[in-house]
Amino acid sequence: MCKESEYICVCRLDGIINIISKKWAILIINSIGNRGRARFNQIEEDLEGVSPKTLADTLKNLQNEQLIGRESFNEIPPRVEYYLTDEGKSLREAIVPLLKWTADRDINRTRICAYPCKNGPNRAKRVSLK
Amino acid sequence: MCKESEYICVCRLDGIINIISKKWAILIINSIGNRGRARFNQIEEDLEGVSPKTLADTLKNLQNEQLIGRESFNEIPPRVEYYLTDEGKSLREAIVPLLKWTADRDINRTRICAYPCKNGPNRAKRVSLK
DNA sequence: CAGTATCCAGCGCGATACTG
DNA sequence: CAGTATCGCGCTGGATACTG
Repeated sequence: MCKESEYICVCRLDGIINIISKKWAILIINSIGNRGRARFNQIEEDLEGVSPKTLADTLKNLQNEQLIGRESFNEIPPRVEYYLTDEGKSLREAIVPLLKWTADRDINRTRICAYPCKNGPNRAKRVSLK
Repeated sequence: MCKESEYICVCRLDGIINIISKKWAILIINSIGNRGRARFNQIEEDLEGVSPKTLADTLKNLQNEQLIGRESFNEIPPRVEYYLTDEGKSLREAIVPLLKWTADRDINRTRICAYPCKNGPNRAKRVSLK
């Protein structure tokens, strides 16, 4: 048994865990956190492999949870920026250790990319439709 | 854009995120971490609502990932204990902020239970079969 | 550019029952 | 006690195509 001060009880699941556990959620939080403000396409590029549907869905969920905000500009072509709310920022800070842990673990398995990654993540391109 | 030192790149998902994001995984890690050594039934009680199948599955995954270990004693009735490996312990430390964040968030929404929870989590009972 | 609209497969996960 | 066996539903999220 560990020290009492480290005993953490999370009795209810129905809160954030259901959001966090969605495949891309914490990576989106991280992407926006990294950038300060991020556009749809930028997040899409950071998260190599998300489909626009999934990204849109998850962004909506995160908005509903007040973790991110959305600002759209009346321009052509349209521009939309996402940013972390204060709550989102606190969440990001809370997941930093987890992200670092994950990155470190990958390093130990001789994966390619680590943190800090000065060049940013690998770029994925959305296949243009003909 | 945040400070470079805080820029965290996690380019690959196929590592731990897929495990973490399984609904009960981090709660199991936490339960075992809280207890030091935990038996199947104890974890089942901590995690109000898991089915034995899901628990067994997830425990197996976590073993495969070397995050937890398993020791079984040749007794009747059988006794099995789970514990965190060193890697599991480091993971647990990495998720503590996240768990606290979750708990704090629940408090702000006037949920019942918080941390530290000296009485431990609520007990769920496995319905005995006749 | 920043999405929607569909369609659909897979599997996560719960319910229930049984066992060494 | 600590699981396994089976069944099945629902939701996640990928593929693809289209749009204001």
